[in-house]
Amino acid sequence: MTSDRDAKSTSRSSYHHGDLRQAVLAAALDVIAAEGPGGLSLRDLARRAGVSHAAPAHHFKDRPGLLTAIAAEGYGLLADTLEDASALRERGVRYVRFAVTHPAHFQVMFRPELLRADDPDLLAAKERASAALRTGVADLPDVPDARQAGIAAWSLAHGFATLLLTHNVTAAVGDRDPEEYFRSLAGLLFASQLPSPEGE
Amino acid sequence: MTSDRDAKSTSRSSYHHGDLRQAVLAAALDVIAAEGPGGLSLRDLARRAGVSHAAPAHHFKDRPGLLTAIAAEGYGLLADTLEDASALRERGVRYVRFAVTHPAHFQVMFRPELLRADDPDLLAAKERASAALRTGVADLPDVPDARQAGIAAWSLAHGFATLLLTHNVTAAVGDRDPEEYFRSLAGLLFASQLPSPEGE
DNA sequence: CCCTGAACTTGACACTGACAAGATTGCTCC
DNA sequence: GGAGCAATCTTGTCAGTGTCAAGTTCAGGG
Repeated sequence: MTSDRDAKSTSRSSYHHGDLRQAVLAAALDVIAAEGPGGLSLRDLARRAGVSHAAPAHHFKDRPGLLTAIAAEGYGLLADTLEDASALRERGVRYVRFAVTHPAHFQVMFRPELLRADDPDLLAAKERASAALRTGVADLPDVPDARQAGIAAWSLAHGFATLLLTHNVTAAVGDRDPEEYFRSLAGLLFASQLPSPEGE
Repeated sequence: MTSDRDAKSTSRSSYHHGDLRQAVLAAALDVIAAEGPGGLSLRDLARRAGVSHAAPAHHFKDRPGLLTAIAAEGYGLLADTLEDASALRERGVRYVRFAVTHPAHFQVMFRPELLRADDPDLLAAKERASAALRTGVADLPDVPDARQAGIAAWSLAHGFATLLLTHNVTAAVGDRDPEEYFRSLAGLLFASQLPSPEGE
């Protein structure tokens, strides 16, 4: 990242930054992961990128604009993560993995009051993730209401992920892998319906 | 509230407000429920209470102080709600009810980066709620790891509550009572262990 | 070569949280 | 009943923030 920047990249001598949008996004994710969205300062992000205080606004318009871009990116990444997982339980595990590996995205995605709800990119990405989340819920045996079963699975995964990120279950999980821990949790849901505890 | 205020209450003619702490807390809960903790402005709260801009600081020190007080109150209320519920599933229902009836408290309680984690009142209230949450998990039949079962139940309730407050399951729940909806969700957890779907 | 639009800068305004120092008040104790 | 004292609230100020408006630099195509 420090090699080929002579032409038009992150060198601060050039008037144009070259890749400011990405730089601001990356810095924003760092800050959010460390201090939450409340700790975000557009001026601070500009400073980190070595750029004037109003430069980020040209790419994201304003604060909601930046956070909406992050949320949309997050839903896209989540959809990517979920799409090639066959079994329902495995998708739950990947949901938890996404929250752990992309905590900043995850937080912002579920703070609607910070986002521009009608943003087309956001809506599209959210719909893609939502579709990936829904697939394969109907083929569970002995589950009367498929939609309700999907909500149950989502609640379990989302709740565990949230409690994990808010340091509310760190003691219980200990030094075990959170994904593995969730895998056993998921065994308690639909316990009677699943063929066997290992049935993946 | 507008009757007996001549002596020393909310009348703006008196130098002392009389009950500023409660007034600020109430106003803060309104704002947080509507716009989240990020929309909070101490100066705005002071304005609503008809008081100078620095008055709230005397009661809560600073922003984290106010939010920590709210979180502590929330954990207390949650403990009250949970303590007189016998069955595990009923405690889950009450957890959801608490989130719906006290959305501002609920949000703040699970945003550790906004709180003063070492506040004694907060720690005490949290411990009380935590104890109320744990009781009776061990007496589930056929559940090998009680702690893990507790985490699963908490995850399910917390996830559903969170998704509810972030408007992510409003379409699925429809005009049904969220508590009733959760009651059926809870039937899917420990489905094989529970004696019967209605076994309360 | 110019010119047009994108990327960025500069400057300003209203607002915020926090702090310090002073004013007012109710309570207690003599 | 009056003096002092601590709690409560005010006033003034400071650095920092988001957002807008207007100007500057720059790259690429006619």
